Formats: sequence, C-alpha cells, structure tokens
Amino acid sequence: MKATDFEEEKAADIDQLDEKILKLITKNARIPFLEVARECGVSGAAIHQRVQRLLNIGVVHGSEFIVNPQKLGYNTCAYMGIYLDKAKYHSQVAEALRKIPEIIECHYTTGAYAIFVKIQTKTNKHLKRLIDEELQDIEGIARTETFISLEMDFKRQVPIK
Amino acid sequence: MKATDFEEEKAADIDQLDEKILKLITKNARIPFLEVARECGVSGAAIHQRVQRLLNIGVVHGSEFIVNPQKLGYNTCAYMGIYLDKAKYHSQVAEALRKIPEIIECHYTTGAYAIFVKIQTKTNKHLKRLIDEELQDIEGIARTETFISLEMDFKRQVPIK
DNA sequence: CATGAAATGCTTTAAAC
DNA sequence: GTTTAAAGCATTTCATG
Repeated sequence: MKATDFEEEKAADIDQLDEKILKLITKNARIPFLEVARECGVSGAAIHQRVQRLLNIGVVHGSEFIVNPQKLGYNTCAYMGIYLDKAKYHSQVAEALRKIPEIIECHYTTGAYAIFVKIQTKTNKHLKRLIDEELQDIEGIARTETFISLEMDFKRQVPIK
Repeated sequence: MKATDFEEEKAADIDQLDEKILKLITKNARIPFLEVARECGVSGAAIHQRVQRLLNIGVVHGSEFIVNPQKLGYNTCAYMGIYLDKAKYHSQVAEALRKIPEIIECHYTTGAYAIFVKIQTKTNKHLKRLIDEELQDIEGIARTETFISLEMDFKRQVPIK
C-alpha cells in the first residue's frame, strides 16, 4: 500500500479548450488533430501538445476501438456479486479473477458483496461452466450471485462538463 | 420490437488477420494502419479496407480516448440494482435513466433486480443526492440497492481469441 | 502556451491482378 | 481480397513570439 492510497486523486486542471478537445477525442479517437484544431480555432500543434499533456497527467490513458462482443460470439453478459470467506482474501481472489479473460471488470465493493464483476461469455452454458468450474477452484470465494443482462440499454463514458 | 429481436446476433466471419488487426486497434486506436500493416506483413491498403469492413459489419463501432473519471473529479463509482413496481415500466425507466449523465451504463437484468446500472459521481454526497432527488422522481422505481466500488481492480474488453 | 514552417509519414483511392 | 502508386493530408518537432 502506498502513502498516496490515503489521498483522493486530485482532479486535473482542465480549461474549456481541454474540455472541447476531450469531447471530440472521446467520441472518435481517430479524428485528425488538425480537424480538432479547426473546430477549436487553434493550431494543430496546440492540440498535439494538449493531448500529450492530457495523456501525461492521466486524464486520458490511451485509446481503443470498441468491439461489439456479440459480433465475436459473446452473447451473454452478466454481473456477479461475490461473497468471500474472509475479506483478507480480496487481493488473491482478484488476481485469480484477472486470469479469467471472460471477466472483463472487477471491483472491490461495499454492500452485500465483497467483489463485484462483469462477465462476458459466449453462451449461458459457457457462463454456467465458468461458474461451476473456474470460480469454484478459487480459494476464498464463498458463494456468488449472478445477474444476467437481457439487454444493454446504454453505455457511455463519464460526462465531460 | 423488431422481428430480429428473436434472433441472436450472428458472430461475424473473422479470420486470423482480422484478429491480429483487432488486437492492435483495440489496444491503441491511433496506431497508424501502416504500422498495423507492417506487423501483419500486408499492405496498408489491406488494413484500411479490413478496418472499414469491421466497422461496416459492426464488429467494432468507432473508437474512443479513454478518460480517467477521477481526474475529472468523479471519485465515486457505484453499481445499483433497481426494483420496479411493474416490469412493464422498464423502458420508460430506462429512458429516464438515460437522461441522468452520471448513469454511465444501464442493463435490463434477470435475478433480483429488473434494472442494473453503473454510476459515476463526484463524491458520495453527490451519489446520495442523485439517489434521493433524481431517482425518486422517476415513475416506476420501487427501490434501489447500491454497491459502492472501493477500488477498481481491472477493466478490459472482451477477449479476442 | 500558442504558432508557423518543414520534414516525415500516413490515409485514401483507383486501377490492376 | 490484395497490391502498388500517387495525391492529398496529418503528425511531429522546434525555433520563435
């Protein structure tokens, strides 16, 4: 544990130009920076430098093409709450979960569950197999509760002002 | 409701070159396609055309720079299960939730809850205000259960082979 | 911090296989 | 589906304001 674990990560200094840049590049990572520049009324070099700064200070960390899981055959999306035998098992369980590629998100939570994950499997049977075989082998997991997503209504990033 | 709502979305035909392309562009949306081409041992035009095809058939839908919510002051991440008065309220509730920008993901689920959402707020107080004020005004919501994420262990996209 | 200018490199298209 | 070639743009850097 680091000393900084007791501090909140400080919000970055972001001005209106940064916000406008963020709005554009978080919607389309491949937009030419020169086009961003034209939309913002500044030079291309200014955008280049500001995006570099936003990366350096961690406001953005890279870019991704966004895949549609269903088109790769991943038709089942589920959330799962995990009860642990003891809270101290958290990090070893999290590490074991990281090794399962179908688990695409993992959080340490308050409330009923100690760990909360998002899972993407090809089928419901694939999900069942994952629960029955892979999860049961993980030391520290007491039991789990699964919520299958019948439909994703929407998904987006945090609002930028 | 569309007739196609009763069919599973078919997995796309993806060959090994597509997979290699996907692995690269889902990790870094701004990688030059010529660099992808060099890594794959084909021409730049081939990559250009294949990425276009992957977009056309919906295997990927665009690209995003990924923001770090904390750096924008969004320090509280939570999941919330929502109970509805009646299941038929689902779509009107989902539409109302879409208008709340702090709700960044919304699913129609099986299990204990009818709707399951991911929420990103600036503070715990901001989350409380959202629950007490914005959610209580939505017709059809019976009650909610909140799980605050103390720490995100990891987050990634679906595995590409 | 922003700019313009220059060098280098990338994107995009079309014709050909 | 892939290639090469060529034209048009974009990226990146740096000296300057």
